[in-house]
Amino acid sequence: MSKAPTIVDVARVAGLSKSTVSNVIRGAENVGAETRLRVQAAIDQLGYRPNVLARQLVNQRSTIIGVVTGALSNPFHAEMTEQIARHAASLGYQTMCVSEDDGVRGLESLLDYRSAGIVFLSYSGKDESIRELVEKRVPTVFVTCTADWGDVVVADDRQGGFTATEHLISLGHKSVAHVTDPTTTDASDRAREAGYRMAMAAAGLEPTILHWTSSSHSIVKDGRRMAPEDIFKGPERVTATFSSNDFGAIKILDLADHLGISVPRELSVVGFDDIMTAGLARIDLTTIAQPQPELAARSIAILKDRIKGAVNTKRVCQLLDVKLVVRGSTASPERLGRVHLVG
Amino acid sequence: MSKAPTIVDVARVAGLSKSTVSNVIRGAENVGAETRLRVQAAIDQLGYRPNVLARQLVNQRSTIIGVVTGALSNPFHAEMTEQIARHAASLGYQTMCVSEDDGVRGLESLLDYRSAGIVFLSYSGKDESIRELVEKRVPTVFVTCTADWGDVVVADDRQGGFTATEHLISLGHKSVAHVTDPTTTDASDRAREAGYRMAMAAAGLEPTILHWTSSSHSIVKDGRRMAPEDIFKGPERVTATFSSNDFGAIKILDLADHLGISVPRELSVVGFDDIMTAGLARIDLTTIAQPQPELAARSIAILKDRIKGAVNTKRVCQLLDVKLVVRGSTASPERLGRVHLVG
DNA sequence: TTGAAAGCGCTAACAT
DNA sequence: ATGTTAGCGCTTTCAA
Repeated sequence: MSKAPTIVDVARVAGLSKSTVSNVIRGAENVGAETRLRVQAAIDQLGYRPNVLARQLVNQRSTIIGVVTGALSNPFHAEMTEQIARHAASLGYQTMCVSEDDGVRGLESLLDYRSAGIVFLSYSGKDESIRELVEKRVPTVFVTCTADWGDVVVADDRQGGFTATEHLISLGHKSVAHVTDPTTTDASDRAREAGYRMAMAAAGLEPTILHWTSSSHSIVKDGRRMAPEDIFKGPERVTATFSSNDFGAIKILDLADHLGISVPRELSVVGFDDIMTAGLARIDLTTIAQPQPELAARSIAILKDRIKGAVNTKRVCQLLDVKLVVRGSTASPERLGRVHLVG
Repeated sequence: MSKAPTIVDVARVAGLSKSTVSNVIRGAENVGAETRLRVQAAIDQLGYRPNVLARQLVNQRSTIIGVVTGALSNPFHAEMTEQIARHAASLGYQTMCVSEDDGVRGLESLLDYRSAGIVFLSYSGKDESIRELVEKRVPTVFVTCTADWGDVVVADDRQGGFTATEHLISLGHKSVAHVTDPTTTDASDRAREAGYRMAMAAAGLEPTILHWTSSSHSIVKDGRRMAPEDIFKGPERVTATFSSNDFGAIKILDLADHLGISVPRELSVVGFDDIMTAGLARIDLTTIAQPQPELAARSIAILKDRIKGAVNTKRVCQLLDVKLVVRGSTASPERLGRVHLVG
């Protein structure tokens, strides 16, 4: 077998010029019906496939959609990435995933490959240099995060945070903490926290923020590093937590299990995302469900429009509804007096 | 700001020819020290970055490593993909993930982009046309699956299947079933099943195969579609399952929870992979741990060697050790007489 | 409607 | 050690 046939080979076989073949391939208007047939026949006969690399060079564009995402070990990222890839593929785009942890290097790859568009998934936006690198050079959409440049598709995070917290408060909890990971916090996380704060304020309660640390043996509570048991046991204890994502909520669940804290009897836990694991009977996590398929579909649709040339259109910012899914990880707080009765 | 600087711009600024600049960029030997400096200065001054697209065209190769994988909603795939991407990135490769479900179309994208190499992750190998498409055209490595063309990096699946089953048998189980999903079965799954069969045969026990169906309300047992409760309850009941992966094992756990079957009292469950979720206290799944980082590292290393030209070297087939991780989902079978005592 | 020709930015023989 | 030159396979004016 010899080399792959090129457009010139097709032209020769069809007895036409390569420009005409090119016109047919790209579906240009100005080609005769009979000519089109002849070209198609030649293409079929040779098994010709356009050379993507050559096409890219002349267009200075690939059909790759870059996806910048946090760790795929967080199931929400994995599930979203999968959906995004599927939608992209259905529109003829390929996806290239880089980890947010790669920082500028990953972005540069995406840029070097002249990506058609970039999706930032749950992007923390920590790195400001990203902006000047990307802005105005390639269509960008932020999913489950926000930025004041580029289009945005998010769930109603603030509302979700509010609803989650309100759910706990309505159950009778007074000591409700918000749990988040400062190393991966994105704009959506901040909006969820804002919703949490609103609900707490509305109920006249003091907000409490819990931060994960690199060690599993300590958590930062309102700025002070503490042992988990001191946070969830004892008189001043937190009786309910709202985590900014299911991944974290499940970590809280696991922590409680290890500390012998009963959920929801002694501790109520609410997450955000509604990942698959949250629905398992033995996880049974109350959470705020995000419309994953919708988030993915819209972000790719927006990107496609931008790529197709709607450059000067105004920034799009879509807000999707969330839904409280009540499961077994939340309940009214145990009365202090009952502790001894039960124990 | 005008267009991005090209190699010609660099050459002009440095007062040299573009070939020399090219030589410097690619780190060729034949360049004078002082020349190298002049070129580097010009590059820095202009902020020049080589045009990847042009480079690809002339080389007819990209530095993309394609990854063909099953659904990322299976955490094992997500975790492995992440590791593979990280290792690839550290060697200067980008990764492009396509879903195995895309079939030939995904592969064709990878081929169109002239991927430097392809990783098949847990590939079912269902599609025979894949082979003629890929073979001899691009270095290929199979991870957690096997094929008689291309290099292979796998855990010792047969041994793992054997060990898992033996663990259950040594606990006293007689009715041990193997659970697998026929729609996603890869060579590793088959090897695990083989290990299971060996252990059963060695103990003089009859093998039982359970297949997931598209409906959660029925499971195929040895070819016969049955209701899950009929399989796990009643006199002929299965008392232990070995699932070919944790994803499936967790589904069994969930099924048991919904049916009110107590694990491990009434049913023992063993998985394979040791995904993160398996280690959670409330999942606490006994499983066979695969060396994920090792699998990823080796597969990329092999690919790199192939890409660097070790073409005519013999096929590599690396077998990595697995480890039984005993957790709380397995125990000795409940004696039939005790059912009523406890119930 | 079709064809001729000029690149896109780079690599790699080959020549100097 | 450095420069000259011919492509890589395609798109896209511009002519015919």
